[in-house]
Amino acid sequence: MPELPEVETVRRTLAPLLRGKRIEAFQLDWPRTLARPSLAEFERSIIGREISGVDRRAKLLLIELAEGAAISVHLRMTGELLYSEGDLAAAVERSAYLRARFGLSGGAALLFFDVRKFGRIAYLTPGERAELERAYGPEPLAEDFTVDRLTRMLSGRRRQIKPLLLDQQVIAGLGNIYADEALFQAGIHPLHSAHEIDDARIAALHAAIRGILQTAVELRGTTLRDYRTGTGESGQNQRRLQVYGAPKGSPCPRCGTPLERLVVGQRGSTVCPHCQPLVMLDRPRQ
DNA sequence: CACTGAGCCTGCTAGC
DNA sequence: TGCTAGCAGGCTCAGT
Repeated sequence: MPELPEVETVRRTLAPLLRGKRIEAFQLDWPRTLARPSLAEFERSIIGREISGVDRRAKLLLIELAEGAAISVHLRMTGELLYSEGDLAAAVERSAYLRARFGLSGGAALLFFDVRKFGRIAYLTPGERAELERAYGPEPLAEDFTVDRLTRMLSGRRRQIKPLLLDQQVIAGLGNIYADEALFQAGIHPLHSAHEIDDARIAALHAAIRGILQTAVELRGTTLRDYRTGTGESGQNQRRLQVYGAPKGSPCPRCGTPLERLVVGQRGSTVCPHCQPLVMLDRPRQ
């Protein structure tokens, strides 16, 4: 599913192709794909306008129009945003799942495919865009995401670490894949209470989050099934995954202990019980 | 504040 | 072989 590295890759592939194009038409094949405003108002807001760039905040793609307005696209689970100049093979292949289409100047098009129909498109006024961007937590690859900042974010919070990492208002862009990978690499159990994690493991978590995301961006994302870049190619980070998606009982890549599967915050999690010990300091032993 | 569960969706697969 | 129940999960909203 698209997380920060996948959305960033889509942004990088689309930005040079979309910049300077004018939106000439919009077609909506699944009404709920357009979150807001109404179809008529959406069309009124975007048609005839020129795309000035493509930005990203957390897992949100922002197709920028003049003066700070933007079209936001959230891919959620299976969304794909593909640029096409006519005969893109990947687009033809997935045409049954086309949910929306932007007709662009010069005969090009921007196609939104989404098998599961969870993805959402919206128009944001400059004010709405600014407000939305403020609501997200820090970008983990930005310079201001330091060990100190992560330490402050975790201190005094009694929540379990994994749901905390998945909370986009706490830290932006992590999803189930990279959260599991980062916790494994840092040797932290997903149920661990955030404020009980020691300084050494916080530093390890910080390094793991940044290192794993950086590598995944360089490899253009993780393609397990649906994810594609803005030009229809697969990512290459899937071969780097250590634990995500590993079947229960398969050996830990580091120590060989059988991996466990558990549900944390209603999401499947893969854990090595040896490398990721669960220490409950404030609870009596059963 | 923190947590839980429902709902949105369809393709895939394990199990019969 | 063919069917079906259950699973995958990002995000929002309602309720405790």
